[in-house]
Amino acid sequence: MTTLSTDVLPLPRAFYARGAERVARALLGQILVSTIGETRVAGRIVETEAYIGPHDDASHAAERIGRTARNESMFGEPGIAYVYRIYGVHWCLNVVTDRVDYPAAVLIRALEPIEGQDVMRVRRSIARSERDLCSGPGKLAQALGITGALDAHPLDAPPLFILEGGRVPPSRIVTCTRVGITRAHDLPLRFYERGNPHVSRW
DNA sequence: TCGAAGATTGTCT
DNA sequence: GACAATCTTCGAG
Repeated sequence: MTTLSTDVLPLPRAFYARGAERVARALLGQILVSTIGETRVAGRIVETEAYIGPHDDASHAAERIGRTARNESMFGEPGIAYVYRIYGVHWCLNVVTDRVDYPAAVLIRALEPIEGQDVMRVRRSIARSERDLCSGPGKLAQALGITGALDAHPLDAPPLFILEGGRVPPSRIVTCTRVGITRAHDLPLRFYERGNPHVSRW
């Protein structure tokens, strides 16, 4: 099993202070760590989606919707979390990007588990295989213990943070259309690591 | 105050 | 492949 060295630092705030599409690509290969509930669990980011601003009609902060209580953290500092509930059932984790007062974010869609798989398995009692632990936005939130309480949390501090894990080279990044949306579904804003079995869908 | 829709997942056929 | 679960959000009345 892979272990993490303890001298790796969180990604700096500046990492997130650029367009969501660039951050979505750069996040592939980085390490998402949760110490929620005292136990440390971690996974390598292998799939993301970008929601690039008010002109992105699929975004929760699209121009036709505007700034609301729900999407407030999307307008906050780059590098904080935007956590929302979907279908009344699951939590989804986004990373806020770009600049203050400009709603752009990256949805973390899948992880490759690298630490704390036993804890993930307890939280995801339904999972039958390691692949089932984090291969979807709702699944990884459950595996890491992420809830709405983490909305607006800065992602360079416990209990939820992202570490430098090495980038995925551009030749290994697949670009395609986003999953599960009804508006602006033709934009190529989903990114995943080629051939990685932990991606949510092909 | 009501109703419809939603960046998903798991179960059943 | 179809559909239910489940609840917050937002627009309409």
